[in-house]
Amino acid sequence: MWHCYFLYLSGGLLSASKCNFGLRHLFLYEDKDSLSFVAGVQETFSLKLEPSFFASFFSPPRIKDEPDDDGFYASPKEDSKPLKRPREDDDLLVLKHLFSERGNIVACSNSFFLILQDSKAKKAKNKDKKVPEADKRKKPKKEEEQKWKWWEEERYPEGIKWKFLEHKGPVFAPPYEPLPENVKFYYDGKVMKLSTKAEEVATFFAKMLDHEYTTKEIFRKNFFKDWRKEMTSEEKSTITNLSKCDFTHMSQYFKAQTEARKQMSKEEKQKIKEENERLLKEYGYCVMDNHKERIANFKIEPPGLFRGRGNHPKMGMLKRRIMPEDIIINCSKDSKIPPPPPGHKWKEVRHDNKVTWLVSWTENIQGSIKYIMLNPSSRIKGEKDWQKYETARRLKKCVDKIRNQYREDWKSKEMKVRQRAVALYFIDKLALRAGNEKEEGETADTVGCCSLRVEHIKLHPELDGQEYVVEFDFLGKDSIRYYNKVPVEKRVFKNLQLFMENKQPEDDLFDRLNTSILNKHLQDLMEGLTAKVFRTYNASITLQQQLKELTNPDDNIPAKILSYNRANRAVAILCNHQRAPPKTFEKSMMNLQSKIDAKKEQLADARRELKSAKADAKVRRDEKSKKTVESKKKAVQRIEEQLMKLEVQATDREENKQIALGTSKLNYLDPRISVAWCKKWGIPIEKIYNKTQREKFAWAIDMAEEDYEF
DNA sequence: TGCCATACTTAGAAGGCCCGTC
DNA sequence: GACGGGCCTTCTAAGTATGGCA
Repeated sequence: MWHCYFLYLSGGLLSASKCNFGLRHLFLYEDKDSLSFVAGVQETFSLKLEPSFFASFFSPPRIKDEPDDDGFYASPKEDSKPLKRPREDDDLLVLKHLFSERGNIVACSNSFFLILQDSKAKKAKNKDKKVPEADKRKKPKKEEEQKWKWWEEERYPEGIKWKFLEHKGPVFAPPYEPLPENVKFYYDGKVMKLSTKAEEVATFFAKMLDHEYTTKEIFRKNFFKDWRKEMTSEEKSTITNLSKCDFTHMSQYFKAQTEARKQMSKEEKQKIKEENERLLKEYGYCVMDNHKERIANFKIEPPGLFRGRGNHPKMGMLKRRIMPEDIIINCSKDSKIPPPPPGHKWKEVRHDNKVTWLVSWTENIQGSIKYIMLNPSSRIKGEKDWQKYETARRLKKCVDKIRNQYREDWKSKEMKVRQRAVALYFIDKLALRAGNEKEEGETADTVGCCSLRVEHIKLHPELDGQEYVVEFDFLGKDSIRYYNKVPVEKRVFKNLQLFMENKQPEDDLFDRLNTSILNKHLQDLMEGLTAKVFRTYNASITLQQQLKELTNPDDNIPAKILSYNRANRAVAILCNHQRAPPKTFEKSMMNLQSKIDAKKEQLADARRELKSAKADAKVRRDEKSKKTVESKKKAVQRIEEQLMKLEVQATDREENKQIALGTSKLNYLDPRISVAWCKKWGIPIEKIYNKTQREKFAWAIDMAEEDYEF
């Protein structure tokens, strides 16, 4: 007997009738006797397929696209109805893609789809326009083939983040393992056995003993206060002074453990690696709308001491252990809800598809909410990223108008408008952050544009031969110092003088302005415009301009990459992305320099050898000596190239000493600019983006051609 | 309008891992 | 095979922005 099936994929998103294959086009039969299947297309074609091929299709929802298809399926739900998808047009592509994934039908799949295309010829033809030339020319590698091109699908309506979400919940920090008996803690020179709770917190301090933090007064004070809360009353009465606590033995024990880990055998290391991989496989992915997606941070933050940046008033406080009872789970109603660890329960399970997070909890230091969300390579993050750059591109179209407007506003009768206009000028010209208000005493004292204080700027009517110079000196995000002397227009200068009149150093420079007022104004100028869009826009446009200016068509690849890094660096400087110079910087520069010196000597030798070979060839005039000259020539060329590479490397590294390129590359530069540049100059994309970055920017790599303009 | 809660992006530090060199 | 160094990943802090409510 023959049974007819709908082709039923991933929670029913793609059923045969709905995707316009229709029963008219596609029938799938199960032959109960032989346990095999037959696919028929309008009775013009039939294909016998193994049951294994269909097995996953008949288990809704089925997850597509991950390279390691490990059978990680969401559990089928009897009552789950197919979700209507606003992306039907792409079903053919999706199906084609899916079918081509299956090695067992690849040989048949072409004819299979040819027939389908016949019945939808027009549609399929249009679809082809979307496929980049390169994709048509060469057969994509397996890895590429399996990637889901979410950017070719329609987006969900505003506000809806997903329709189906299933995950396994978070991974908790391992429980505390008490120290071995022989590891001692000393108080006032005497051995003291601590209770488990007090000992655990003590180990947090011991592990940081070599860090500068533990020398800081606030850190020590906060730590000691919170530590005492974990002590027994007896311990509390004994341990009254942190300076009398000796953690060195504990610290040595942890260092020895680190050392032992390094010395582990290959097999032991492999075992740990495998365990991590297992954890990742089990908890590191979720199913979001038919696709298996990587989770960014599936591990709950372990307890420890809070490491605030800069002069954070709460540094050293105890970050408590997060328990299942603190956790809110967010997933689909019809998904398999992750079970809490035995003997525990979740704080709450909710089903909110207007947010992107899977798990949340409230931390105890600032009382803020922490989230578990998806990896940057996921659809949900990628779409948002793409959208961000599109907003910045829209700003490009109206930025001149906005600039004219704020220049006009410098003359406004209203103080509020003038302040807004000057602040916006700084945000635009200097790529300053918006500068939200912060609760005093709760965080480090840092500012952005709107929260600048009088003490953060100095006005110089003339400085180093330039007129109307503003000297900025303040701590920005992460307590990174912003120091800059900027010549500004006379009107800006005069306005600043006005804003500073009769104010104390600690008073707000823009006392009639905050980020909310500013952003409301920006929203009126362009839909979706906020202060941070200027940073994205200016970063991306700077990269594009710099690349045009710095790329020399005659340069070889390393020199072109140096140009790229220089363009990237210009952006990082604009955005003030600094880093502490690496501890090994001087040493590594010296090493590189000695390599260069050695290479120079090698080159001199090679040139000498070439000269004598030429002389020899002149005398001998035979084939053998001619050949020797040729090989010596090649050797010189090779060494010259190697030397050049080393010199470029040294320049690049020196210029990068205190500048962090990663942040702008990852967050501010429209990746399509970089992709287009690579395509234009024949630079392999791997030279610009590493694997993770390529995954994050897969959408850009796929869609940008060499003529892309930001 | 201000305040607070919430959700999400942006950020540098730290440490692990991998690769080149000896 | 050991070692060193740099790149990559992970971690989580610190921002921005928005919406709801009084």
